[in-house]
Amino acid sequence: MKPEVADIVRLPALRAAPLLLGCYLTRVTPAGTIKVKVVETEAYHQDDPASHSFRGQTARTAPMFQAGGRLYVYFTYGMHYCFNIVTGPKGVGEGVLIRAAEPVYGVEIMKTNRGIRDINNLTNGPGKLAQAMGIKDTGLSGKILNKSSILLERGETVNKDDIVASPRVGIRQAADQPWRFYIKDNRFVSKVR
DNA sequence: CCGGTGATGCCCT
DNA sequence: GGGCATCACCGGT
Repeated sequence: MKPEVADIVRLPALRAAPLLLGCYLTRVTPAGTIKVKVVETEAYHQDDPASHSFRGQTARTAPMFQAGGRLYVYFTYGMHYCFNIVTGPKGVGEGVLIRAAEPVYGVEIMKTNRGIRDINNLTNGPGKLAQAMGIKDTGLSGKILNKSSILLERGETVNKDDIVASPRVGIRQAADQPWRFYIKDNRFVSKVR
């Protein structure tokens, strides 16, 4: 059995990232409740040149420097939102990008949010997942999990043999570090190019 | 199936 | 002004 969520988010991102696999994320929206199981994560830390927190705290990245248990939401490529679960102690800029998840409840709402019908393409990437969960601005950035419209639960314990570590996706700096984690053979893991 | 590419706006230099 | 923790579409195979 893995640790409770409250203990996972206190850990450094690199340790928290594999433990967040199998956790449930729930979002309550006006249209209904959405629930997903995390299947792919990436760790980011202030000592890592690929991390938004690498060049110190700014207005945008301030949530990453808070104590674990908050959200960090950012906007990228002019059209996509992605979100992290902030981990570690206050004063250290780190967090875990949630890259993909498996739909559990609210599939119809997610399909509407994404504007598509194909369940295999709903939540298998960080921008797609944010869109499916109805995140269309950075308003949730800095909010405390379980005290906002997003809840994090411990969920399932994933067998160690079913966790794969690999290089992170879509970065230039430190691209060789195996700080991406995913559940082996899960069909909702993102496609790597 | 596969690789190439355009979209589009904010952040930080 | 450069670059980006991405995605969808297009054409060739």
